[in-house]
Amino acid sequence: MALEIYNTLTRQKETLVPIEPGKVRMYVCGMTVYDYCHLGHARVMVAFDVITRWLRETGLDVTYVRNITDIDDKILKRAEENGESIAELTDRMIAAMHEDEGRLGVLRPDAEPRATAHVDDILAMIERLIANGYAYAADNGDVYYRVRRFAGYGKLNNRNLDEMRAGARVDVDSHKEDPLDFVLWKAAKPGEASWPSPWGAGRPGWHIECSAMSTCCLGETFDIHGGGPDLTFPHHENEIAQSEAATGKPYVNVWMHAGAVRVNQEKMSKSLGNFFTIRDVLAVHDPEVVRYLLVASHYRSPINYAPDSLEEARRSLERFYHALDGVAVADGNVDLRYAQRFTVAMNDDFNTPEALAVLFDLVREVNRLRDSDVKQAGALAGELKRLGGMLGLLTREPADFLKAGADALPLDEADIELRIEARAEAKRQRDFAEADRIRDELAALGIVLKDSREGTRWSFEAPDR
RNA sequence: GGCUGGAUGGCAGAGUGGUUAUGCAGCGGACUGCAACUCCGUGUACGCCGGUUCGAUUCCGACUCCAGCCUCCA
Repeated sequence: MALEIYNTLTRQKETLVPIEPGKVRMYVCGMTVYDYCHLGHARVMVAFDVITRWLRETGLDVTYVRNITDIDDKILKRAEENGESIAELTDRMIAAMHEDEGRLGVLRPDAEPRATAHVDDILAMIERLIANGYAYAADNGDVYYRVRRFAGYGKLNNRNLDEMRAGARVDVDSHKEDPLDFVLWKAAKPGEASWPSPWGAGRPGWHIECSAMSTCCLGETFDIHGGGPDLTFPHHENEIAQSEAATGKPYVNVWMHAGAVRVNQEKMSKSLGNFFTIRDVLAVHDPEVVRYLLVASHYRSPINYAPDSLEEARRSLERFYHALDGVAVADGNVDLRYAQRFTVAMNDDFNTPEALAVLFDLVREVNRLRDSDVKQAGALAGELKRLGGMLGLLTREPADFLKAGADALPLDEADIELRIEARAEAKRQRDFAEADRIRDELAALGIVLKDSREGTRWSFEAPDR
């Protein structure tokens, strides 16, 4: 069964054919570390985490590289504002990023190259571009890419130079030969962080770092390049121009782009100021709920973020964990069609909503059999956990999810159990008024009781969310 | 203006040329002392107008609207 991926370059789904059989080399544009990650970043991290997990699940040996941009204008500005060094700022934000993605269940990439550690590679590539006639040093110390020289420019975004030229913003004091040319090396102003170069002290342009780092980590041609929805132009277009002009080889086979996260139907972005950081959201919501929300839509579809959508995600996840709660996972024969449907869904451009539908069918079957056929229910529960795990979901103990947040209550688990026992006793005495009083008392705290043949279980739901 | 996507039931969200997506919410029933959980059942859903077809939500074309990119942004 072939794995098909939507390729932004060709605008259609294509069967993945690795360059080297059995291996996939993938590069994803990561963060510029001047601030905390927001939900848009979370989307990209989770999407490519799911993608990596699935590629590995199908037996491919994946090398996943995601860069860190740790030098650029915004970083200089922010460090200055904060009165801290660039390294202090970027180290702090990188640590925060790792913490955030870890909480979302995102596995770390195999490599996270930092731009400042690859300045030599960047300089080498710029020199190669100059030698090939695709770049030139301007008299102000900047080095620019000569866009008109690259015949394939615009192929990722279906644009042609003349139309762009008409709309190009006019650069008043430009040292460029052509307004569309972009900077490869930026001359440093006095006092700015800089590296020596043949053209004077400066720092790398944004686009060149990705070309240089992807090439040095994965080779001149690799399988998959991914990123956020707003990177197709100009960033990825420029990467193609740089890399292909430098190496003379095709740069990337498959381009993948995640969908935007919106707020009130507008893209969540730094410039609009309408973003929610991951840590803000995780302060109020369970991290698995956030991950679920992201996985419940196809990775290319835009999602509209609203508090209600997290509440709904929580309820859906509750259904999963309720099914798992109290069922002992057991070995046994499970209808293979669940895993087959799951595989078909994931092989179709990582269709996670369809894959989740399979999991919900499994939930229903577990619930149906949990009293009548414990063994089979356990086997199905095992399959549910196994498939859910491939999406980075359902890896916890059900109680851990269902009771999450209860530790902030004024009474501890033993107290709760005592109350539950008191209610059971009242029920045995047929004192239903007392039994209901206890139940209502607990409910007021957010503790919801669930009676079953095996006894009473409870879960925690924050009362006014 | 150019280039990409998209428009599905109350909401979220897949998919398909003719037959149940799935989840949440709602409604009816079962279970329960009553509930919760769970199970069973339940919805004239496919933007608009044409075309192709025996038949289109699904294919083709026009239109309307939405979002993204064209400037740093994931």
